[in-house]
Amino acid sequence: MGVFEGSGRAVTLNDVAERACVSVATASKALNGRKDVAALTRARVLEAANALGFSPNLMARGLLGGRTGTVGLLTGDLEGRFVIPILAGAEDAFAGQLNVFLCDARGDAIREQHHLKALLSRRVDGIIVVGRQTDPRPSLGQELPVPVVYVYAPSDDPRDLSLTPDNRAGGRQAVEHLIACGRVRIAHISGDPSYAAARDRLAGARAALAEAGLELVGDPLFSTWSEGWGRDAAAMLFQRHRDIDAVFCGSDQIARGVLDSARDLGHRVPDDLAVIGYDNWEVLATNSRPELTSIDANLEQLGREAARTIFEAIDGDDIGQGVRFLPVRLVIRGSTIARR
Amino acid sequence: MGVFEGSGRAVTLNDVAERACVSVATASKALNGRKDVAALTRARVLEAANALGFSPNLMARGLLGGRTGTVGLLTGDLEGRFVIPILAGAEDAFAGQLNVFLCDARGDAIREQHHLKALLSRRVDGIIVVGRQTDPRPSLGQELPVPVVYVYAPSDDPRDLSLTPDNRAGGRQAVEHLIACGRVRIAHISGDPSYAAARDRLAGARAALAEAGLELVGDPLFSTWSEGWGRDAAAMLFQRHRDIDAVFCGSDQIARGVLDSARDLGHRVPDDLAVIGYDNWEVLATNSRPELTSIDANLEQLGREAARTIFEAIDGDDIGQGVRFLPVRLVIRGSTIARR
DNA sequence: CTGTTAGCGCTTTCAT
DNA sequence: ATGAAAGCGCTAACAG
Repeated sequence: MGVFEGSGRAVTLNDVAERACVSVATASKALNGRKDVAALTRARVLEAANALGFSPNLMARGLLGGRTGTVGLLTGDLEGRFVIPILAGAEDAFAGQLNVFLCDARGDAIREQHHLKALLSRRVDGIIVVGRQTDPRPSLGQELPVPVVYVYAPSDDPRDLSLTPDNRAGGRQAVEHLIACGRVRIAHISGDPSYAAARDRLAGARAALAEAGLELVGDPLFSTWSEGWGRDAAAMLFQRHRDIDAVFCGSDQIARGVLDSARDLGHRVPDDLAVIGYDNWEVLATNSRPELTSIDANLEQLGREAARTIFEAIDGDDIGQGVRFLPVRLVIRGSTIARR
Repeated sequence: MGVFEGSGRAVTLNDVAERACVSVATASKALNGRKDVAALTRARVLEAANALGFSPNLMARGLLGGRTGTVGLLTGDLEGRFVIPILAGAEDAFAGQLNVFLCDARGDAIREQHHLKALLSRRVDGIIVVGRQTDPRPSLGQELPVPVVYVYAPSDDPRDLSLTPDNRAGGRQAVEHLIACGRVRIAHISGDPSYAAARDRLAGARAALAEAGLELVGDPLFSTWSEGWGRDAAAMLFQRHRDIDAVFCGSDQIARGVLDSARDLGHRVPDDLAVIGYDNWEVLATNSRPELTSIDANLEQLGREAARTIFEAIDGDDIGQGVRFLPVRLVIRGSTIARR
């Protein structure tokens, strides 16, 4: 009755065949829905398999066909909040077709090599590499026997295929939205300038400003991606430039800090000051006063796309190379447009 | 030169053996560091394997030994911030010994069965089930051919082994800390009371209060685990009970809301009011003003422990049954004790 | 010390 | 429509 046969030896196709009084070959055909097997025989086999709780040994199957139905997901840091949605999106897109081997290299190259070796030994059909920053990362090389897709952090080798969010477009969209809201004195507070993300978002913002015949108010302020920095930077900004009417922040954390300082110093948001964040980290963005307008990088979508691409690559399709920048999305909340 | 042989057929032990002019058996022994093989032969084999970029097909090996060197990690929601540290801890503890199959059932029982079947088909050596709440969850059943450990969310079947953080102890530690800080008028604001976590933390808090001859000020306030609720609840509380000197919050988000309201309404923290959160969610706890004292559930540790347990179970050791409550940890910051 | 042989569980010709 | 046999890549037993 039990779905599984105690804790003894696993049930094999042989067991099923015996019970159904057929050969393993026939049993195999019956279970795999092949044409040339009598309806009655098939029923008997199915019944037997069911009764025994048979589940085919995919290792054996993999040994034959070459395909293992398995992909490796190699990440730098599992803790990171960018990696997780990507991973979830990918896992979701595989939807039982493919199973995911998860490997966290903890940002260590040695460990990464180790994991890579393990994945290849397990004969994964493909590999997805997820980095935590949008800065280019070292390629795994061209000599791998399976297709590889880089996500979030692009590979530094243009022969690889990389999928990464379009930070430049994000910066542009943020500023275009502020301008559309009638803002003209816009400042920028961002995080660590050694991050490509910080530089790209700024570049996009500047492009949008230039097109509107505007310029950033003051120099962009860079430091850490933290709330505390957002508070401090905003305080400085309010002192130096009394007339700013909007701040584009490089992260939602920074934006939260800016909102805090604005409240402390008597600037009304969004009336006196519009604030826009980046990342659309819901916990931060939907719990602030007012709620935070932000740019969403569509990370789940990115993960799904990576999965789709790996599927194609496994099927032998040419997936191309170079860096593909995926669209981001503006999420409007109360920090830029007053609720009615 | 390349570590891997183009993109053609994968390199097999046979290839290595041929190149080294030995039999596959000898090659196998040489590569696996067995005793009875001449030093010179071994060197030749190793050299050949290296040159060819050989990596053993673990599917084939698994077919033999029964062990696949693989565990399944079945989770309810990957997005959840409790699951991730656990997962990271487990992944870390396996340290290349075991590889992890990640499956996200999205809280859907059907999908969970599907994934379970897939894991079994892949002949995982064990399964770790991670839930997102500390409420008991349905058991996978006793009929599984591999050991199972439940983490965070315990199984509802006492014959299973479950590892979960000790929320009662957490509630107790929080209140004991407040009392040690000289607080005697302590209120409680928590989240959704349908969560066991909310009830257990409260129970622990009440136990600690009772031992000190104290009682909670007013009824505990329950609603959502959000910052907004923390703000609202705190405002109510300050109005109803002007003399409270501490609030124990059921989550860091709630605590952030309480800090916000306290600031708005002129209560100085920690001087007039001590605030303690729960979860030690660093992004929230270390960026508030003042920084937030909190209870840390040691989730990474929990994941590591789960991995250790699965290791033992795979080795055939009896790992026992029932629910093991793992210790939590008080992290003291400025919201309960003023910085000097 | 090395090679030969068998077999893990499954799919796939190829006969029957 | 069914079954016998070969073989995927590897390891373990046993001979030599």
